[in-house]
Amino acid sequence: MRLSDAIEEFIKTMMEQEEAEIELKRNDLAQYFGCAPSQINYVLSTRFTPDHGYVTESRRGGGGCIRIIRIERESGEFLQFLLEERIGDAISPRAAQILCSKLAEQGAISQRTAQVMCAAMAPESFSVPIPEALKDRLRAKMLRNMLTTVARHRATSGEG
Amino acid sequence: MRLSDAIEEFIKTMMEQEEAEIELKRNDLAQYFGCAPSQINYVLSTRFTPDHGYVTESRRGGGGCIRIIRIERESGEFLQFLLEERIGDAISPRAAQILCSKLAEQGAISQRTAQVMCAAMAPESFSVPIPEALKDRLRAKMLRNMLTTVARHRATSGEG
DNA sequence: ATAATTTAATAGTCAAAGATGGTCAACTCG
DNA sequence: CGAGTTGACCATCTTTGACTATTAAATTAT
Repeated sequence: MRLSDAIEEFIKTMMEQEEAEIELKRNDLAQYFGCAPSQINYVLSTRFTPDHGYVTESRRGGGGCIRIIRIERESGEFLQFLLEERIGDAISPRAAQILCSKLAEQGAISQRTAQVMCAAMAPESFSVPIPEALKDRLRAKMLRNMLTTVARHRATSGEG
Repeated sequence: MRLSDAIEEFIKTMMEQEEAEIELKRNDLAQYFGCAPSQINYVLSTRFTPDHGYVTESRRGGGGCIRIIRIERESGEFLQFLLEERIGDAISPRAAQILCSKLAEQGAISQRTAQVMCAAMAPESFSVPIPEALKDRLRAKMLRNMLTTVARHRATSGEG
C-alpha cells in the first residue's frame, strides 16, 4: 500500500474515534511513518482539501501543530455550494471526480450515479482534438447540467 | 505460441483462480515475460476490451497498477449490442436521449441515472464553440464510457 | 523587571528524483 | 499486408530534501 494512503487512513481513523476535529504534530506523524515531514503536507493537500470535505489550519513554532477539521454539510447545502460557487466555468477531471465521490458519500447521489458522472467527464471521454481549456469548460457545463438535474429531482423523489 | 497469446492466457488464468477482478503491475508482468512493457498494453487493447467482456482501469505513479475487470455475460451482450450496433462513433442528442430512455424502461439503469446521462449529453452541456460534428463524436465517446461503467458495476452494486 | 536578542521547535514551499502506466510510430515476422 | 513487438518519449502520482517562515522559550542586555 502506498505511504500516502496509509497516512490518509491513519488520520481518518483518528477522526472517527475522536471528533470532527483533530490536532497533530507533523514531525511526530512523519517519524511514526518513517518519512519526510513534507510527506504529511502532500497527504493533506491531495486528500484533505475543501473538495474532500476538510479544512486545515496550522501554527508554526514551539508547540505548533496542524489541525484538521471535517466540514459537516448537508447534501443539499453542498449541492448548492457546488452549483453557485465551486464549479465555475471550468473544472478538471480530477476535481470533478473528487466532488462526485463526495456527493455519493453524502448520499446526495448513489455510488452508481457518481460513477456514471465520472465516466462522462473522464479524460477518455474527451479524446477529440480540442484545446484542454475548452474541455474543462465543457466539463463544467456538463457537471452543472447533471447536478441541476439531480437537485431538481432531489426535492420530489428520494435519494438517488 | 505468440507472446500476446501467452500473456492473454496468463491473465485469464489469474482471473479464474481469483475473482472477476485482478490487479497487476505492468512492469512486473512485462519483466516476467521478458518483453517491453507496452506489450502489455497491446494485449489489453486487443483482448481485454468491452467487446471481449472486460474493462480496464489504471493508475500511474508510485504504487500504481492496472485493474482488469470481467463483466457479466448479460451485461456484455447488452453492451456489445449498444456499442457496436447502435452508437457508432457519433450520436445526436436526440438519439442518445431515446437510447437512455429505452435502457431505463428495460430496467438496465434507473430513471435517475438515465436523467443524469441525458443531462450530460444534452445540447446545453455543449454550448462551446466547436463544430457540431465534433460534438456528436464527443457525445458518442461519453455514452460509451458511461455504458461500460454501468455494465462493469452491474455485477457488484445492486440497483441502478 | 523589561526589552531585546538568540535559540530551538515547529510548519510550509518547491523543485528534483523516483515509480508507475500510456501513446505512437517504426520495425519484424509469418 | 497485417498482427505482433519494441523503444523512445510522455503523463501522472509519490517521495524526499534543501531552504524558508513562524513562534515560543531561553538568554542576555539595560
